[in-house]
Amino acid sequence: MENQKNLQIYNSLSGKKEIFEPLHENHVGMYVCGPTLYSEPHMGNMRTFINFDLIYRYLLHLGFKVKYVRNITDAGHITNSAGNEEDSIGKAARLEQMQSLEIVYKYNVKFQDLQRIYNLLPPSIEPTATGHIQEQIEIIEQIIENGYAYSVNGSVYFDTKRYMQDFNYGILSGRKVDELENETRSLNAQDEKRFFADFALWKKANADDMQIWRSPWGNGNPGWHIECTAMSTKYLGKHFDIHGGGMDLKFPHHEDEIAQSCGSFGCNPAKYWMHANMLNVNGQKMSKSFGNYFLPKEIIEGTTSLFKKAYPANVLRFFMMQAHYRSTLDFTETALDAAEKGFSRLTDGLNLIEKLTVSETSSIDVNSIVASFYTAMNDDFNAPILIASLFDAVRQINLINDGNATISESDKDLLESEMNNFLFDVLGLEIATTNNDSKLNPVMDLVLDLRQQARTNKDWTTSDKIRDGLAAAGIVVKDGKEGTTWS
RNA sequence: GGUCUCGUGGCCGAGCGGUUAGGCACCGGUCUGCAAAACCGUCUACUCCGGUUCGAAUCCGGACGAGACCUCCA
Repeated sequence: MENQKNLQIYNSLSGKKEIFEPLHENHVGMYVCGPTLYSEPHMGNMRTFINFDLIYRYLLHLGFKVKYVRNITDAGHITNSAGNEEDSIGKAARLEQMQSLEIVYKYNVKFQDLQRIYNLLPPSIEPTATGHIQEQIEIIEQIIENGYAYSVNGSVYFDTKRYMQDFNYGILSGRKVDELENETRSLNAQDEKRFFADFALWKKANADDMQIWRSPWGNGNPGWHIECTAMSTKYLGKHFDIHGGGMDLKFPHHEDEIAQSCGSFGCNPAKYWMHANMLNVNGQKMSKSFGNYFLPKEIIEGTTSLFKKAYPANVLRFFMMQAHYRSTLDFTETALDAAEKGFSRLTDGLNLIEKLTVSETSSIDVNSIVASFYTAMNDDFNAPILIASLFDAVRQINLINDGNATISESDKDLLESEMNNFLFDVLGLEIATTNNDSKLNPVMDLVLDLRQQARTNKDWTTSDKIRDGLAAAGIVVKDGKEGTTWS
């Protein structure tokens, strides 16, 4: 397929857009860092998963066979290295008076639910950290054997200094270890680490840890970053195509993954590193600690105090697709309202295609419109440009509908199928479900029929009374050329 | 403090050396009993100061402002 060869991806590793050349022709291996399930994912978390869903969908659309692995972190990571050694899941478990795996199960059910609501395609596999303890231990052993890690007191640390003699620590994030030093040193005064930049691969268990595993170094927990190395290696191999995640994982998480892979297998695990940018609220990153977050379900149900009304998942997804995945995106009420109207214009246009009258020839260039869809997405998954092109197509459709342009039958079929492909399969949007309340429908038919009679009789008082009364009940009546509709 | 990113019209948001981004709002028009809706059209911006260039929102330097990472984080 021609378009497969024109795809360009921005590689965080090189800082440039590169032609995408998969390691194995026609196959793509993609790993994305998933959520830590100690609480319900917020909208910012969802944006990253939605963006990688877009990427997954477009790769599939291009005809690649994609193996998409997104992990679930169900082993708590130590919250910090400055003395407080409580893990995030254990902490949630204590607060909610549950077992750790109960917490994970509870939030995973919610997470799976959100994926359906936001129309995310399920990954090929969603492996869990706790299901791969053995694999993690084996990789740690290999790193030790290669001389890039050491064990102290039941814990194992990555030997950054030793590693830097053979590899470039900071290759992804551009960080220089020397520059990190001053700030961090004081925090780790009593640390077991030999060097401040060393990070834990295995952590000795605390007496009150809820999750403890056996290892060659004694009972303990896996370190911060090793799970992703273990699971990506297991399902995709030592070297695969794409590794993705949120921008905030670039350092240290992804940098350390690279170090672990190089330290055990001698190579960077992924050819292309992709980072999705953050979701902002009023110019600031959405995060639990800032308190400026809301849950993906709250905004659909209209129960967050940040917004006056509820928005359908489709609209939210469309809104996010209007910004490029590598840009930050500001969530504001006016922007969401704008997206809602824009999306409905787009779907109205699409619904119009099948009703168009066809002509012998086309006055519009359908091939170049369709080509622009591919050009947009091939340029590092530029969904905003794709959407602009779709709007352009809608304008043409409306012109044809108004008799100011023509389209041939074959062009109509092409445009219809490609617009469907891009809007639904690639962008993952679905046409908003229309009202089909079986009890309300006949009532509305009756009421609108009565109103139409009044209008025919020029009884404006009655017809407006019906319209206003319905409006008060939340039903909007629209008089169009083809008759009256309601919603 | 260190590293890095960004500053686009009323709002959101593309563009990354020369060509209309797009959506929403506003305004004008078509349609309509009126209204709404729908459709068409209009609106021409790049924080500031220097520099490079025939030409800069786009490259370079500086100022100011905002944000991210350096600690769990999508």
